Amino acid sequence: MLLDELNREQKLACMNIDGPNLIIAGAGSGKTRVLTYKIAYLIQQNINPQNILALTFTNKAAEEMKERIINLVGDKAKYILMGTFHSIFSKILRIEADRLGYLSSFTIYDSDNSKSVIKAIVKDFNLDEKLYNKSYLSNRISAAKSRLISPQTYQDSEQLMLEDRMNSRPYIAKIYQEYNYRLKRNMAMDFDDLLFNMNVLLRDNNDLLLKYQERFRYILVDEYQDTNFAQYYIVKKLAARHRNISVVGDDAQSIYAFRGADISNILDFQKDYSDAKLFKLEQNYRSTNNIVNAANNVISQNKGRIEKNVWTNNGDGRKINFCRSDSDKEEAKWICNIIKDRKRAEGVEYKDFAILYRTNQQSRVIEENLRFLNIPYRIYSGISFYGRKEIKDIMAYFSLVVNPSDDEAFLRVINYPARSIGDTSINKLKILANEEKVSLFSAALNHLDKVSLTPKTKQSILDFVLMIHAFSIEKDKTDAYDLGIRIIEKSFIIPNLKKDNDPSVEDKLGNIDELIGALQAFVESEDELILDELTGEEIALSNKTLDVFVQQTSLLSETDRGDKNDDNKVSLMTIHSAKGLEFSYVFVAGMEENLFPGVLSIGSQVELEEERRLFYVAMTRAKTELALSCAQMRFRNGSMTFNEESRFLSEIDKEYLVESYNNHKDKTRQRTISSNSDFVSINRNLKKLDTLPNPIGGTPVTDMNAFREGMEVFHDKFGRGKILSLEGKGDDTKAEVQFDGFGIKKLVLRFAKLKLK
DNA sequence: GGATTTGTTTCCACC
DNA sequence: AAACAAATCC
Repeated sequence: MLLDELNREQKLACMNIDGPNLIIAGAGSGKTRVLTYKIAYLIQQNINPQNILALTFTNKAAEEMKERIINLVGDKAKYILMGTFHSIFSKILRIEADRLGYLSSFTIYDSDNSKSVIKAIVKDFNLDEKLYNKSYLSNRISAAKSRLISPQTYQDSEQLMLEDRMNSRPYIAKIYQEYNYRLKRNMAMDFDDLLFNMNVLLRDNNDLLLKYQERFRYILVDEYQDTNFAQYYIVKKLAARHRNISVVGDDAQSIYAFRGADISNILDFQKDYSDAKLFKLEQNYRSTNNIVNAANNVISQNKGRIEKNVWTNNGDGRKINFCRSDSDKEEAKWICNIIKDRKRAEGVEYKDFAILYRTNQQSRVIEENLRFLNIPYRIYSGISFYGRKEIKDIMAYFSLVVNPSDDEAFLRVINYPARSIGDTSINKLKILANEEKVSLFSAALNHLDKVSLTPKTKQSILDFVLMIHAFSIEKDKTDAYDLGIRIIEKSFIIPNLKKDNDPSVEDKLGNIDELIGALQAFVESEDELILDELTGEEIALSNKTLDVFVQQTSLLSETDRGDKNDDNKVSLMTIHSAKGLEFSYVFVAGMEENLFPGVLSIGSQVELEEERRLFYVAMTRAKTELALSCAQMRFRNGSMTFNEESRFLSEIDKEYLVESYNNHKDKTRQRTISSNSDFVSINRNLKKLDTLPNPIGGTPVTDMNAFREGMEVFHDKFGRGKILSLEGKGDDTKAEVQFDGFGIKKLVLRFAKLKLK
């Protein structure tokens, strides 16, 4: 029988198909499995696959799940509508675009586009760009949208307006209004609009509400703890008629409050649906006992959780490996050494390892070491593929062809590659477009005679818009691949790249090739189908045109990117992107105060708890071995920082830990302290480390006023040196020191632990 | 209009 | 430190 492979609770959760279900799934408890089998079970119970809507966290997860389900119950499962909130609702918005006064070829703006629009507004309003910082405004507007607050509601809200006045930013509501106006004029929606407008669609069109309520009789939502109000409200509306809604999640893994996720959606589910059945999946199948228990230690520090007892019978496994290093470089070295060692000793592959960190910038040092040791790796963060300049340029050409009203795209490529159309000409175009109340493209195409520009410039502009226009006419008749490669060709981006002698040109051309590959894969991919129940005819939900490609790719996250041929590589990613994944060996780097937990969260209990949940997510990614590390000094944002080790470490019971100290000077000191030997306190601070024997006698000078110019000093790492100059006083004293083998270094004396000769 | 230099910002996570 | 924006020069 289908569900035989499941445990009792999992089986119950799957079989309970009618009415509201809340499935609380502890880390590693087979959440995806339950979701997969539940959908398969629905189909086996003769539920029409078309009546199933499954909302997942990533597109990749949706793809994999669908594949599994097809394997379990056969081909008809391909009719299930499955994907992320953003991708599913963008498809529906595309179909119903006219109800909102949009064309179905609308563009989806990413946060860079949004910020650029915001910046232009601030400039046009003559406001201070420092005060009206584009990132701040973008966050504020996004927060409003994800709580379904329209510009008007914002304006009417005493509280929001008061907040803004207190922040001396009284014009935010006006900016928000103008921002929405400009987006609409550009025929664009931002990420939040996809959810906001879906709500508008269902609110204002009763026929559509009914249509989609009937279509989606069974709704399943994964990672429900990370839904925001806009998402919650769509689901609530869609499920209101048939009430067959299953939500799966873990309150302990809610890590997206910063972008508007509201943990009370999951905590209050039973209040919303008083007849909801609750299932708790508590058996962890992923990790060892030590990992599960240590993670439980940590998460138990948080208040306001749904009580659950995550356990495993996987055996104790090895202890959690915690290592302190002197520097970020040493930390990276330690991690790489362990990878090499485990791979050799335990016959595992590179793809079994993941290195997780709090912030993207931490990847750099680690990368350097991996490259040095020839360890293949893949970064799942940083500048994503679609964030690269050359790709964005080409995508802007595509966007403009698909949607000529997109002023952002227009401005990006009007003079790239250079066509001798400079700021002056563009400003004249902007004024013209404003007067004629049309897009820049349309102004250039239809009203160019009304502006004073040299004939040469006019010709340049006209050549450009006519080229775009010619492609634009074809956009619905030609498939994305065919049209795409011709646009790339005509844009002359490739020859333009080739002409400069930058060594990165090869990479860029490779990226463009990959984009072309993506176009091809898109055209060849299977259609998403809807079955017409009356005629039995299959109708494609969307076709393979360029506008669909552009919309789809703007919603891809880095983890969605398809595996390349050989993917036997160590994974590097932020903890956020690691959500939902698992690896045999997991490293969490940068376990330091002010980094993890981050500086900005330390003051607030709520945010600190979110950081802790993030750490919980990180720990529970590991199957066999979890390794944590911290560094005493770390290079960040152009300067050296010194932080104590993360408070989260002290929350782990010592019986689950093995500690070591990674010292560059003396490899033999890298010692392992077993749990019953003389344990070094986890809270050991820098002072205590100082008491370890020094290679050269004497203890470091602690009185910073004792240093004088010209003094001979000794540094642990740089060796012998002479003080050239001093600045500042007390704890802030800095010195320039000329070292024998390392040149001149600027040191903060409080941390440099200099010894006098 | 384009290239080069100089100054400034960002320092948390992302669909 | 690096990415980005503005200012300056040609």
